[in-house]
Amino acid sequence: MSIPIPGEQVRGSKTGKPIMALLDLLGRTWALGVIWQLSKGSATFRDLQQRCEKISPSLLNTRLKELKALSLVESTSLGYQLTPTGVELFAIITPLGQWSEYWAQQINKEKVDDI
Amino acid sequence: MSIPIPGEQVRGSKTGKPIMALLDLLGRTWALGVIWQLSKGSATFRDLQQRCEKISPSLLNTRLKELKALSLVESTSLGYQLTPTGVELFAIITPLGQWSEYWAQQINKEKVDDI
DNA sequence: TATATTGCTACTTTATTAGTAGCACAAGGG
DNA sequence: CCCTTGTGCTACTAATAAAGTAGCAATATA
Repeated sequence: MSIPIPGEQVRGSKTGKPIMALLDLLGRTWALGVIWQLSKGSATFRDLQQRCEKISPSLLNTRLKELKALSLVESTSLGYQLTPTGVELFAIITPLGQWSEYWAQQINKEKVDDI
Repeated sequence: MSIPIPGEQVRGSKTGKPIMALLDLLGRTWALGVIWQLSKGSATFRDLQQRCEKISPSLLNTRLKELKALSLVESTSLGYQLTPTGVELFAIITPLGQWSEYWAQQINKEKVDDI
């Protein structure tokens, strides 16, 4: 699967709009998960393997390459970490954490209402 | 692939934390794309097929089922549309649109810097 | 020098998505 | 009533992506 470069055609859109590239990128298995894990601090390849239970090394490597190519992740002597751009992106998706708790309650509530 | 119910084990996490279910859900092909398209207004099944270029009907149907099961999308006489919960989720991911433009510039700028 | 650890590649198996055809149903029009 | 059109959707195969596992080269450590 080719890297979704903003400004070019991506899976699901030929308009070249950056949002489509971003949705394509984040929509790939583990992409959001890797960013989420790295937001907790830098990690070595093997750290990440463990934090992301059951990710295969080949896939982890593929996702890291994509994230590096798009300036969201970089590898340093401390291991992999989010770039300033990556941190910004994470800041935008952070509210998802809190919202998901609310969402879980909603779904649970509906089940009870159905009874 | 089973529907990632918040509170239960999902792909990539056995903690049952809602955020992991949400990341699993949104990380599936076209999930974010369908939400994005529906945010522009309700649409029939075939409308969605056209808006999401190249999505196959079987996959669209699968994603819609998941999104319905998790109270993010509902089908009405007008077609499919976001539920209030779905609208809330979209509100959270909306900033991604603007940020992606900035991100595209960053990447482009780096290319120029390299020369 | 022996042992561990790390980053990663190679390969096979399994799961997911793409792509295409077409069915069942409903709403008009003639 | 029959024919056409449009809709939501299922079924099926081909193509692609991810999981799972083994292990190598390089570096650090004992």
